Amino acid sequence: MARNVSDSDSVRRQNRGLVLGALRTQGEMARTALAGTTGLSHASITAITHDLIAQGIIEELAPTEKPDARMRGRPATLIGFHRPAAAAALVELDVNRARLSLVDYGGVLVDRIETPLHPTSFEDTTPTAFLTERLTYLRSRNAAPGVPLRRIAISVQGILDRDGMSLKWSPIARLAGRPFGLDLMEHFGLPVTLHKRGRLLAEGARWLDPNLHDASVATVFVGSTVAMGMTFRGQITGRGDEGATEFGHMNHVPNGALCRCGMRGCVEAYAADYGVLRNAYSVPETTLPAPAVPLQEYEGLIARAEAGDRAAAHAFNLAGRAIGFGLSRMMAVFDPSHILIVGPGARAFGLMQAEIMTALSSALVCRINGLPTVVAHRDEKEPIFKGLLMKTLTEIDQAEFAGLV
Amino acid sequence: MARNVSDSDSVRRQNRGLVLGALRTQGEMARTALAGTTGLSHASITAITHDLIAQGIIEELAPTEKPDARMRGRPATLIGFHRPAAAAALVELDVNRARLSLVDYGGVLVDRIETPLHPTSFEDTTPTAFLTERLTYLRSRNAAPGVPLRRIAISVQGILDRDGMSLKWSPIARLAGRPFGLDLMEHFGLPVTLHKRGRLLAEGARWLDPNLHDASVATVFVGSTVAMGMTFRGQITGRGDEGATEFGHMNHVPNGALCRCGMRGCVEAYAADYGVLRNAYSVPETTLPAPAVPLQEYEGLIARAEAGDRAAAHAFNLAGRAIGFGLSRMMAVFDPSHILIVGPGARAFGLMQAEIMTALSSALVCRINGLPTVVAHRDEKEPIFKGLLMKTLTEIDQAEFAGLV
DNA sequence: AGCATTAATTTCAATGCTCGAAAAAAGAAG
DNA sequence: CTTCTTTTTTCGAGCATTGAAATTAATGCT
Repeated sequence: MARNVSDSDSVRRQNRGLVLGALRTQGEMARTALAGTTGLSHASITAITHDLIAQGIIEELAPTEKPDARMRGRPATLIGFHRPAAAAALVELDVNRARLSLVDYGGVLVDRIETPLHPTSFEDTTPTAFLTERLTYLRSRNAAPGVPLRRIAISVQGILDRDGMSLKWSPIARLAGRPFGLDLMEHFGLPVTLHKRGRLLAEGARWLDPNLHDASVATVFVGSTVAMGMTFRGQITGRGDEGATEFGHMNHVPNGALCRCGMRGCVEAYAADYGVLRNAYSVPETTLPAPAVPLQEYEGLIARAEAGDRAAAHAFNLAGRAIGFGLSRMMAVFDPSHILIVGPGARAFGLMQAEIMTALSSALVCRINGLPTVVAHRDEKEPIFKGLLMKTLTEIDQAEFAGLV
Repeated sequence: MARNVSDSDSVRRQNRGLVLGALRTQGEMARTALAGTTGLSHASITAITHDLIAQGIIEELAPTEKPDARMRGRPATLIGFHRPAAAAALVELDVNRARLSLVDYGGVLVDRIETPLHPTSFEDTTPTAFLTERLTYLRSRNAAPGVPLRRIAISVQGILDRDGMSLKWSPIARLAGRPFGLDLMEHFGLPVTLHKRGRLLAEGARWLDPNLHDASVATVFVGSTVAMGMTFRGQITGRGDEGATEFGHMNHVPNGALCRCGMRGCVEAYAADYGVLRNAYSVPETTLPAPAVPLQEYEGLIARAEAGDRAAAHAFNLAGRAIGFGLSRMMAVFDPSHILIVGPGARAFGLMQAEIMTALSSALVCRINGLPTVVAHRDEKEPIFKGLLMKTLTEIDQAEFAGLV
């Protein structure tokens, strides 16, 4: 039975969380500023920061010696995160790459390992063994006594099962159905969380673009897959897997092109790199998709289309149409004010834009409320990392530190 | 700046809200039971109920004289809402009917007026005048001194504008763009809220079927329009207009059948009564939809289809296909565990079911997570009324009474 | 009747958190 | 060395919750 009873304990948690959240969002600041942003009284800020400092969660920063622009009055002492308070391991699993990063509580990257992945990578070894080995290495290489690893967060692609600890399906070969989440949890004795990439894109977009921080945004990744994450008025909360979707596998044309997922007519089958490639070379739609398309090949196609190659341009038109109708259909259920296109496909935005906008304007919601702002954003890696980072640190803030005795 | 500071005041509000919420959801109960369901201590329940009783919000109910099944020990005194504490006016605006109900704080229907609506109804009079007149009459006819009308809640169809106080578009003739929400607010000096019908369907479905209370449900209304509301794990919270959608106007076929909204290819253009009728009589898809279809005609069509009429059955197949693909596409963004079909179209569920399920199984999410439970539910009026009622009373509970001094 | 038993409420003192006001601290300016 | 300004801390008051103990109200048994 969920008990939402409020008592002085929950008051403390809430307000400690407010303080940590303000520091997380806006960076280090003085106690007075904290009082201002959180709305708590100075007296409470004193009490809360005192406790948090005593617990080694935050610290007073050494005064930056900037004698210029000196203000009158007692100088403020900035408060910031105590970086050794925690460490987190962030894992990005991709179709062709695994990247493991170790970060401290201040969000600073400590160390990183990158390994290419192949369709056969998880045939010879289990995902559990693969990750355990690298995580152990990463930890030993940066052994710092008293800096506890608090969380392992993993970015994945695919469909999570109900408890969010394993994948029911994934475009990453041989990853679905392997219980590596639980295994790692048991092996390291730490909370392990899997996050859908689309969800992290949405989270990351918020942190990277201040304009979007409180807007309703759909972030669409276009590349080797098509994925989407949503935020609603700055909140990721909401549907399904917290803002993640299976947008790439929304049906575009009944019984249409064969998708990597095995279904037919998905948006992805037209708009992901392999789909565009297939159409550009007039390969039959029902041909089994290539397992992986080299980035150069995809970019070469973009260049050709931009140079006027008919077949290539047509393929991107079809991709734009698929994305556009997908978005138009999504708008019937969720209408964001901004749509962000990221990933390798963002470079082809110019080639798809017209079709996307045409399809969007076929949505009643767009006709009434106006079209959303659609923009492309080049680099998709950092949104995912940033999203994973902020999500994980915020979780540590709120779950572990806001509620501590 | 949103200040989420927690203090003893917010604690009180939260816990008072918990008590009122328990009574609202589970009906009258004894203090001990209240302590059990809310998780608050007996001491707190005593304090909270004492205050609420002193403020005339709840009351001790006279012991029901049921001498049988007597328990030992001190008998419990049930606590329930003090019905004269508030009244609310609930307005259901429909394409062909307006219904105004007056209810008390206990949720008991006090009085009701029903007026047929025609496409020309709001040509001769303004929506504001129409509603003001009837609301004034309703209030005077039930004048009870000391029972303050606290809220006017209006169920509408269409797209609300940003502030939720007027419609930007509506299938109800001449209702869009009329600022009746603000007018009523000013005239009566009360909070006035507009609610999308789809949203209320979702809310109502929760209250009417206990199984669905905490599930993720998409409630689809099929009749003169096609509308949908969603709940996510029992919460209406989320996207857009709090769970309301423009599902009926999701594109089904690019450049397809003409919809009443003026766009082409909407789900509604195939699945609403006029769409089915058009297809059954092989009227061209681009023919302007009939303004209103008499219920008998629609039901006659269902009967004919069930009796084996080819054209009629085919029209319902097309309707099922449109709904099915719409749902399948929605599932890429939001995958409920239950789908509820309500409204006049629920009677034709048998005729559409096969197509709906086929289309649904083309969604990757369904292949992975399994198909959602799809059921039809006959009567749609009561879910809407129930939804409007519970939503409005809960608002009064939380906004007006939980926070009172 | 009178007394034990049972179950629902209330009373009471303790705890913990926030808040406003006043005081203290730490430099800058004169 | 004193005054001024801004940041932080201190202190007592106020409030809502809680567990434990006390009270209340009815039944059952002798």
